Amino acid sequence: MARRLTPRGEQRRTELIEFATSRFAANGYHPTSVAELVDGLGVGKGVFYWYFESKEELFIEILREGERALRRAQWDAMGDERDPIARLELGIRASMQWWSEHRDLYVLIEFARTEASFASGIRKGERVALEDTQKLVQQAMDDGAIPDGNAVVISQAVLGVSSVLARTQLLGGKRPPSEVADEVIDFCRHGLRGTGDLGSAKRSA
Amino acid sequence: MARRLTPRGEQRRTELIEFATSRFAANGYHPTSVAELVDGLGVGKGVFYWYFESKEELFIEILREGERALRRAQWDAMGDERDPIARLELGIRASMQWWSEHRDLYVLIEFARTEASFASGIRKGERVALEDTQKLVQQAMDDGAIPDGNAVVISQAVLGVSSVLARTQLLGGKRPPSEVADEVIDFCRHGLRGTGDLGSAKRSA
DNA sequence: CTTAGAGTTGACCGAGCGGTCAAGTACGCT
DNA sequence: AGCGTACTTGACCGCTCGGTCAACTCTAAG
Repeated sequence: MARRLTPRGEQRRTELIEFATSRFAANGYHPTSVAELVDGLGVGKGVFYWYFESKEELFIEILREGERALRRAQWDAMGDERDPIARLELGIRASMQWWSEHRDLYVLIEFARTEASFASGIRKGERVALEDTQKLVQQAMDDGAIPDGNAVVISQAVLGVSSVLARTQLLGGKRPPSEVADEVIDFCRHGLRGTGDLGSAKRSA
Repeated sequence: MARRLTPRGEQRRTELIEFATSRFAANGYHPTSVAELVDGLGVGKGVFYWYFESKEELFIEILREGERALRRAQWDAMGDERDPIARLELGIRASMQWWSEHRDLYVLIEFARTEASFASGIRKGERVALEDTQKLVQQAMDDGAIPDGNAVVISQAVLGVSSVLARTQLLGGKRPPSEVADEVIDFCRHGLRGTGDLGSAKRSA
């Protein structure tokens, strides 16, 4: 880090990050060697170590930039909306949109959680996401918009539904982000009782 | 595989599997070397390759045995219950109990999903779990117990809530399995609308 | 044109990896 | 006791890995 880069250098760094992201996601972090990365870009090995102290530092950098970008996308989407439940929905929609555009990051974060050297950083990011969500849920409870309950657990459940449907429907099933977001929101709102306003059969609530 | 083992051999094999499971979960699959495993058990390297063809085969074996055991625990718990929603709940409760007793497997499966060589096997197991869940959800819809909807998506959401709360509350927060199961079921039943009956002990009929 | 320093090269290194194997030992069976 | 085989040993192998570095090129500013 902390190195001054010319525009040319900045571009090279971005190249490395983007290529590494796709290789790590496709092959796994450990099975992807530094040699594979520099060969894939047609550059010498020294280039890699000009921009990154180590393979590990590069990976952490990828995670950090990804999390920052997602959080920013969520924040932008929520704008100045004031209703907590509406903010939650906007955040979920923004997340789905973002994941659909950055599929590689999903699997990278999942991997990072499984290795001690990366897990702590990931947990920090997840704690932040949980706190953001929790505040909205708590506020909705205080407003009386939803019944009182354990805001932490409920927030985790909401994040979990988002995460799982992002993986299975968005990344796996290649469904459009807005549709998946609808489904996440519907399930979070009503659970198994559903609403039926999702396209197919209709049931009144 | 396909090797005849004496009781002594069977025990050694179990030792290897259990020790490897804990090391893989704590350190990661790649960073844990075969040398570390055999040294940890105080045996020669040849022992490892007497019981397993490769480090990769051992890992796949761990995953396979784990998934089989979980599925069996779920099936046993569901017994001859006939109501689909009740079956679902029993399955969720059994899963929580099982995960609390086999924490290591959770992180191993998460890792396996991120590496091409293991992902296909994992997906097969998840497809089975999804089909099991989906049948129950579909039956509940046919019975009119819950409104019609996309049974696949709903099943994935249910599995997702289970998975996330298992990770955060059970493995992370070390809460008792039955409480976490209550919370999973409550969220799945009602979503954000909740019930508030989680304070006092309540059992479903 | 000169110069400084950003950017690049690729041969090289020590370490550690997964995996092998000839030689031994423990043990159940007859 | 003698035998077969299930099991164990640990030195060894080939290889690839992450990382280094002295030397080189490119480029922008003076």
